[in-house]
Amino acid sequence: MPDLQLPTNIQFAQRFEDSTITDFKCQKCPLWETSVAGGRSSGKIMRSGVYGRGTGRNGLLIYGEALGHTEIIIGRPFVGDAGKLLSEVLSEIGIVESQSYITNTVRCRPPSNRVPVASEQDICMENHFTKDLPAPDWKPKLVLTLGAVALRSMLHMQKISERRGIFYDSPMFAGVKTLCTYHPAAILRKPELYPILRDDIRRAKDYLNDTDRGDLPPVTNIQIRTRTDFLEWMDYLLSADPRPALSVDIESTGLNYRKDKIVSISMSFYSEDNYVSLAFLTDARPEWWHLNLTDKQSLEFKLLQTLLESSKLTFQNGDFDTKFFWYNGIHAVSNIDTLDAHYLLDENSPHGLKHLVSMFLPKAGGYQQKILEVIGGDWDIQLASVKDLLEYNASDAFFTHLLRDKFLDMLKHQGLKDLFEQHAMPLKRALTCMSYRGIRMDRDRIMRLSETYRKEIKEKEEKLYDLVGQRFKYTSQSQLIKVLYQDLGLPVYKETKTGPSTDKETMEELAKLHPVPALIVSLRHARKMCQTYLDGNDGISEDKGTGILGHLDEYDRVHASFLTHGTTSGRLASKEPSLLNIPRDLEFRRCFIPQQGWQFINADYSQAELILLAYLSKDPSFINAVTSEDLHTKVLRTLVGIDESVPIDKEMRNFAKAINFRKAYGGGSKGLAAQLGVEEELTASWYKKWDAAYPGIPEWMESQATLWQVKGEVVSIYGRKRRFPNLQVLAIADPKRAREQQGYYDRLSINFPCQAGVADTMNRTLRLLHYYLNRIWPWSPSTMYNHPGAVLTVHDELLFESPEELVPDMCELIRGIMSLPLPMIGISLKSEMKVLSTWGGDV
DNA sequence: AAATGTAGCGCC
DNA sequence: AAACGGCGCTACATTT
Repeated sequence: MPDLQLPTNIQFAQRFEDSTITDFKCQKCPLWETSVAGGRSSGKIMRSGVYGRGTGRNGLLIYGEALGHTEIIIGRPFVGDAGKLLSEVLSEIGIVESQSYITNTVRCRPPSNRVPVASEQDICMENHFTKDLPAPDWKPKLVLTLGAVALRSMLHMQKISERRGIFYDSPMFAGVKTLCTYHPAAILRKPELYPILRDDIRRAKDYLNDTDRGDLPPVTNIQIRTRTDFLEWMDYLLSADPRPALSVDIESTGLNYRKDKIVSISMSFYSEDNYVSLAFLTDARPEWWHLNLTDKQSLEFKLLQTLLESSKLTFQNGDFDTKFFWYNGIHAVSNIDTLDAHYLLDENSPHGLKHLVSMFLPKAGGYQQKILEVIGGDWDIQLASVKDLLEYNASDAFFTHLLRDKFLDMLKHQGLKDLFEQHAMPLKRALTCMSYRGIRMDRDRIMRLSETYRKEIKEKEEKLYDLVGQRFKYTSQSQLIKVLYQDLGLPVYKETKTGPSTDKETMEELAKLHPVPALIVSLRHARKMCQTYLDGNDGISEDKGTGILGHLDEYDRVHASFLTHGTTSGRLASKEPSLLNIPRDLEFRRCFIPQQGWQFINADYSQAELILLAYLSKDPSFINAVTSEDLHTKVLRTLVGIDESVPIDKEMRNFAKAINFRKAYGGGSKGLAAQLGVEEELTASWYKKWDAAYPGIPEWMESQATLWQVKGEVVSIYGRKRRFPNLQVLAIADPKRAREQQGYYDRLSINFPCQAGVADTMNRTLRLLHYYLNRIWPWSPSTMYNHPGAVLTVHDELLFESPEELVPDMCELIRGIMSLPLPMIGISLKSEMKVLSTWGGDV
């Protein structure tokens, strides 16, 4: 229920009650006239000039945008759907709404609910700001602005998504902070933003309660100008006992550690009751000393190397920084990574430093913003002044240090410390090594394959143009649509947001009517292979250099980054290039080869997610099925009642396979019917049979759905959490949307334990193998190619390269680790292993 | 010219 | 209207 308590201050309560068209005298902007539906002359009793509500006792002053339809009828701000959402989020966080003062930037209603223009905003604030408060001498503790309009009006800023969550100085009240966040109406349109709104409101509450004002401890910033200074600081740090943990950050000319150079390095630490941030150059600039990273024999290089290689280091996304260090001859190892820490704490939000600082160190966010304003958003590191560069570098290292302390504490409180230290960080280090090692590719084969595809493209294009009777750009969505649906007059089966669909499924349907769609499908495939996976040259596109070929280093190795934070499920992501979506076509996978004279060992888990589903649900029949010779066949036999002696053909088996996977992903009978091209009645009956055969599974699924709704999270067998939003809030404003969302989260709560369990099992395998190999042959950037190691992982598949003579031992080690029992469940997953001379098999 | 959004498609 | 979970990359189209 909206709060109906009136302001306690009599004088203001009086005005609030009487705030009708008759006593609102302001005519300073055009809105006084248009604010009433049908215009003021219509005689309708509608309110404009509506001031705020609430006592302001808790010190919170909230600015929205302008009056909406409901507001002008009732004559109170924030009483429509957005108001309900605001009430919900305030009560969820524990801010008493009636004690806050809630008003709008513009106190009238713009016609047809348009956004009030800047002049209207400014006129309204100028004329009503001092009057529209709970009492004339009242001063807030915190101003909260909701949405882009209030942000512009109060702080003269744009881009709410970049400014939200940061505490700025209030221009209106001396010594008061302003926090901005999304407008509740925006959340109604994009419910996935709700957690951010909630976090920001919580931040406001913490601020009001003095529990966390995000104050920064004092820090001594040292910009090292001379060699002597540098040597003194190195001496200080190297002889400190105990050696302080260092948070390290680098600035570089670009993102590629093999091509770009480190420009400056900063180290932040806590020593003798003080925070210190050191920063120095590694690139020549006038009047400043710099450490020359190419002179490996110099004293200063050796000191830095010794320090970094023997200290506990913290990075923010150290995958980036450590690879730079390694390439420059310093084997720095990340002990703590604030990015990975945050990923465990909140898998749903971004994990970049800027975002983390704005979320957890709001005061620093303002400071960081100031630096950005000084140096410009897109500064050229070569042109930046040394002072700005080092200040920026040092502040990032300092913030990383503060985040580190904060996150370690939070991980401990959430029972995630072990998962972080024993699992996530060792995995991160193993992945950085794997990426640095890279995987070798067969350049000639790439070129040959690409040539084959280009020939195919040429031929088929000619055919296409002949059929259509004109040359046209079939890669252009708009031209293709014109040709297919206008010129050829084919029927439209499916629509996208922007017009008729031309996707593969639709084209295959259209192929029954005309030869062109099939040609398009095969042309698209050939081009995709060339553009994305081969040399980027499809013979047509102007832009070359796309494709994996463009990622090869001088030894024909590709160094994809494996991200530990790319998913919400604990699965890895891979980029530049992604190695997780390489075509299964063996011709293509043969492009991936081990180093000269070595072998690949390929190990994969079979049907891991379904096995996990079986044991999580504890359904005896399904456990029986997943432990049988062939799961899909077994399921089919059970469903249809075919005896063990009768053989089952592949097509029938695929039916069972489709339904099994849909179960794990939360798919329904309708989708299955569409996929298989059969009636839904049929697939629905299969679903029924399936549920009846394995009753433990629907039961478990129900319980998962209940679990996330009650607890707000589900937890995997490794203790990884998946947090869910509170849909109760959304349901109040938009019940339909909430129901849709609920179905989605129900499916997630089912899929997450399976997907995350398998992902962390694979992650564990990777980390343990790295650990054991490292004990036999300590890993180092300079000697890595002398020893076997992982080169690739694809969710449930793992690829190693190994010298021939070590292959048997490696296989035994891999098999041993892969068959370790799973936590909580105690069973092991089935795995298979192959020795190969290329990823696509022997050639 | 750069940034953003969309469609489409590759993988598990 | 129907609804299958998790990703990244490409080209094209549109916006700034």
